[in-house]
Amino acid sequence: MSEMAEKNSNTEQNILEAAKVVFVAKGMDGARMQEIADKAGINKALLHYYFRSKDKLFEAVFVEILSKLIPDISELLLSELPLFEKIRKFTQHYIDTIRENPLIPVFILHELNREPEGIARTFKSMGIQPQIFIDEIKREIEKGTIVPIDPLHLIVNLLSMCIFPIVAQPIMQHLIFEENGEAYSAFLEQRKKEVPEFIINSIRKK
Amino acid sequence: MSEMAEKNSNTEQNILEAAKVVFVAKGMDGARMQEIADKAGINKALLHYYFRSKDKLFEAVFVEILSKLIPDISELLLSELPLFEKIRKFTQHYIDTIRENPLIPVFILHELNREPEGIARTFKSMGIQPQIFIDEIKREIEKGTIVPIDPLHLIVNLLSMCIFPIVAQPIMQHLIFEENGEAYSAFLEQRKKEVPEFIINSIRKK
DNA sequence: TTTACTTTTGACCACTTGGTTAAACTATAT
DNA sequence: ATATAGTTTAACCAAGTGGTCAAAAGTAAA
Repeated sequence: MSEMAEKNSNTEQNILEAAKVVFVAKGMDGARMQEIADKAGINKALLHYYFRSKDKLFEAVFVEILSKLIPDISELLLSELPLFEKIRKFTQHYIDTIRENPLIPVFILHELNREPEGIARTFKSMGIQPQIFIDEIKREIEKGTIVPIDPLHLIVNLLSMCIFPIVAQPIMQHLIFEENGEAYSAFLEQRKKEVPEFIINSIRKK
Repeated sequence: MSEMAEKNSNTEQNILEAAKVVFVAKGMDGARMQEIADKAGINKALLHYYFRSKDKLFEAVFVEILSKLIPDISELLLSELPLFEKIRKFTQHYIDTIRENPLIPVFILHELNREPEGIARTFKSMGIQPQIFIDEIKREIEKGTIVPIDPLHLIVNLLSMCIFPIVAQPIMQHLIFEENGEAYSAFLEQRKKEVPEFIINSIRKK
């Protein structure tokens, strides 16, 4: 009885969890195997027993993060709501999601430019299909519901306004709120309403 | 004749230049003193002769980057153009600026969350004053030129749509253009017109 | 209990890292 | 020339790194 990968042996899952925290916080280069081992409450050699090397462990973590993130995005884009409602829902849900793990986007971007080839391969293996959403926007333009606009720019605008203010919190918080974390938190909360209205206001045909 | 700091002794400037490239590309943790020395064409010990330690060298680089970036931002916000024109100019200039050093924002964000205390101090020492721009927006609202909107959200929206698409290029390029770098480059070029119109379209009173 | 196996550990290693030091080089002033 | 000061180098070091290994500890079937 040791054919299949069976019950992700707890220890293995502990390691992955600890590794995720450390890697995301410090990046591949800043992360130490010892710290991961400590955080998982095990011996350092065990890390190499389950995952052969630091690189392998990192990749496992990276894959896990991506494969949780990507379906999350796709799901919403494919729902059946009217466009404006979809924009509202997406913004709200997406801002919340990123706020739960605010370090992940910068982590991904930093690692992506540290080692473009390897990471890109991982990325490619799991597909995102924005085409359906693009088509939906085109249809609304034809219907005359919204102003003519390149759907790509609209999507990028939407993503930008959701993601950037969260990842840039350490800067923004200082620039506009003098290190008042709660004020910035409230600010992000407001954005769940402000952003969709800002967008809709721009594209709605009057 | 060795009282003043006089002519930034060439070597020192070479080191700073090399260090900037390496630090920005690999981050503090990923950067190697040896690589910086090689890139500067000098012995590794010279790094420690001019800058005492890796930390000191890093801080020098970080300060240099910030002190070039910040006036660049302030300048435009304080010019005398009408609001819409200012938004157009800002977008165009800012997108170009960031495209010249696309790695810097992620570098700053990554380092900022690696060591919030130390970096924040550096940040604080050089002030940015968004208040003037905020007041200008408020005035336009009172005048009735633009729709009532929280100036902070407007500013953050503007920054987001400028910065994010550039720093996220490695992801976006894959997601929407299948690794076609030139297509994405053209896309960013378009944004210099699309973004300001998108914003103005949203806030202009009709 | 014995056997066979997986899991876990402590001790260890080769190598890289940032950093030091003493000596060599350079140029200027006397 | 030669003393003086700043600059540059090669060789070196201690600490930390990812990684290994053989043995111990656990586990379950025979």
